[in-house]
Amino acid sequence: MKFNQVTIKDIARELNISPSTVSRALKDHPDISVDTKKAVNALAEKLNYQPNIVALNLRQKKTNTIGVIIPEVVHFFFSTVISGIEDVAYQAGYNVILAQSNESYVREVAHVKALFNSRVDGMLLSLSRETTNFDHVESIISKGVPIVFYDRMYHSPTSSKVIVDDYAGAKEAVNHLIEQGCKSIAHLVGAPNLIISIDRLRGYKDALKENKMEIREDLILACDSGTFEEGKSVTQKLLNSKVKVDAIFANNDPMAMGAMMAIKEKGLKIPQDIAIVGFSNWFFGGLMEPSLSTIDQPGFEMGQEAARLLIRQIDMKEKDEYEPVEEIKVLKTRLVIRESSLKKQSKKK
Amino acid sequence: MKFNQVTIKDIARELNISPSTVSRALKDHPDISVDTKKAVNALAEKLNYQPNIVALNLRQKKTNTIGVIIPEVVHFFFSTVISGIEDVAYQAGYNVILAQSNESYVREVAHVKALFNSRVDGMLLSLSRETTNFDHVESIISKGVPIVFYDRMYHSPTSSKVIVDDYAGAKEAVNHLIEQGCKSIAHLVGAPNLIISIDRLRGYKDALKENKMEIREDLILACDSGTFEEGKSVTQKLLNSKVKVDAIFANNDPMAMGAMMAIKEKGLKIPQDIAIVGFSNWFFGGLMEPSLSTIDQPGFEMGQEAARLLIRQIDMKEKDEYEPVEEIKVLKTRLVIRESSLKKQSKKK
DNA sequence: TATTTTTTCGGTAACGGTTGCGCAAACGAT
DNA sequence: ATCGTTTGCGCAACCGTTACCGAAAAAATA
Repeated sequence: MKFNQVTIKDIARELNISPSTVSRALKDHPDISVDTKKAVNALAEKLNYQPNIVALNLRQKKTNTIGVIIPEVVHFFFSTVISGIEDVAYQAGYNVILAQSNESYVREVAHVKALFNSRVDGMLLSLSRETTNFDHVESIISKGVPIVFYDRMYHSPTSSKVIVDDYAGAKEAVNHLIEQGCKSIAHLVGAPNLIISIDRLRGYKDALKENKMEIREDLILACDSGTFEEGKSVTQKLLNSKVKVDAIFANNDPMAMGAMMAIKEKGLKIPQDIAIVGFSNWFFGGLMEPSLSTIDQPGFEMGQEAARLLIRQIDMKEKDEYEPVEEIKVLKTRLVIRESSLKKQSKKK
Repeated sequence: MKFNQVTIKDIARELNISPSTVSRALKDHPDISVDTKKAVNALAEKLNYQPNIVALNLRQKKTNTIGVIIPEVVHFFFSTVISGIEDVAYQAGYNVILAQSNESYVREVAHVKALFNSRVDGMLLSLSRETTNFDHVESIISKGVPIVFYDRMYHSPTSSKVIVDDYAGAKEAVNHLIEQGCKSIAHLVGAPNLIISIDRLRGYKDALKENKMEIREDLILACDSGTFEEGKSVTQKLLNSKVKVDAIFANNDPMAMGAMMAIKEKGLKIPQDIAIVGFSNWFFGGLMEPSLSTIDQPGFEMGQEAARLLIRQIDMKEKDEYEPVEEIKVLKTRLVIRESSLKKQSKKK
């Protein structure tokens, strides 16, 4: 079975005019007479002509497509970011090609190359946990492809980023725990390669420092994968050790939930025995028991901002005004106080 | 700043040979001498030549891209499906263009058209809640674009679908509640346009029938949006009415969670007073208190299957063997029994 | 009526790559 | 030496669309 799309040439042949005339008629060029325009539009309508965008892409050297590389789609925060990206892209007439790195460096590199070859107009990139080498990124930056990092960036002087103020957010979380009277606050650190993990750790430490509290290495617990399971197992180990803890600040919500699980299974009370604050504000944190205090990250806004920034750069590139420079947009976090950290006040339902 | 990509012509000029020779050398055509191949490959490497896929797309009338229309990305089940799609597509060398309908009919239609114009090789489609007219789908089917529906389909005789056995799943859920001794089982129905809602409702009714229980309209509660909030508010109304209930089977997990919230706020016990079963097996169901019994839908597999089916059809189309026919793949669900429905046995932690 | 201007359209090339066909040189066989 | 066969490469067309340059026909001006 053959399905041939109708092209401008088909219309031209049918009407005994040239393809260029048809092209101009369709875009209402002043050079074309009203009669021809009418005839062309009528026939186009009748044959249900749809312009071949691929041909256009080749001609204008522009695909109206942005490539998005995301560590993991099945992740509340990231899917929210995608939603924000899609929202802005759709309104601006851009397609979104989605590529998932699955936290793998190899896949990330492969995707970056593939997207480049597909000639996307720009890329939105959030690094995988494994990524410590950035040649693949530098390579496409040097080729003039606009790039905007979101959430997980690296310190490149020639690319823009949209991030959340992880440092301030972490500080706020820890300050809140201190206000609640916690004395031994543990921190479940995230994947060590990620700047977000480092910044959150820094916020944790500085909050302690500013409150003249000791920074204890035995309370800083490495969690390389940052998953629910790891949060649980690391907390279990902590609880079974001799170290005394009365609060945990987790690098992200799944880990915080894992910690809660471990604490409850140990027969301890949250927040009375151990208070908890997470990071990211996953939807389900509010439904847990006790509900999880957390730092809200505006994922949707992050996606929107990143897409806007990128599209602006693409527009500039079209006008030949583009230079790869650094532009950083820092989004504010918000402390969401729920039950898991409320030691002082007893909240009524 | 100008960034011109190196093309085959650049290489040809530099080497004083013709573009066609370069093209053939790059793809290791037997007609080309070893020396030329070496020279071409060396120079291509040196200049970091990357083939322009857009040009290829035009020439071969194939984009190696599949369009995915998804009702909502920020949804555990759907993001899992995406992940499965991406997985298969990536391995088969396809790009994935993501378009979100946001449960809006208008957006869905717009996206279908846009994807068609972008000349995707095929589409994966899950209908929006609002969709009751299918002209947009029929239109592209008639143009020979392979389509596979996933999860939310409509009964078209000329397109394939991958679905979950909603009917059997619902029946299993209700049977389980009956076994647990529940006598008055309410059902929170999902969006009425969706076949999945209808099938689950049918499963609910048939389970009751087969157990010789009465089907009571006052226990069948309409929930058009199917959200957490709606599950909660509808349950609140139910609890405040004179209707006696000892179990709720919800059309999906968020609604079940909303129902749990309402029940707990009312001071009732789950599952002792009211048992609950959801549908979808959202990750967080297992973390709730009590943990939520549910029907597991294999989202990742669904995405994989749908992508495989589609890619197979695309391959057939390339060989001109393609005819739009119906092929249905039904995936098995699995009852996940957790605390929220365990009335009989008292489970220890 | 002759000349200029405007209107309306066609031809060609180009975007970057692939491919069928043809052709010359080199090689081998007779 | 002659003929046939490889070997290696170039030409040109093509995918669908549009920009640029002219040119014929119609209208306006002299």
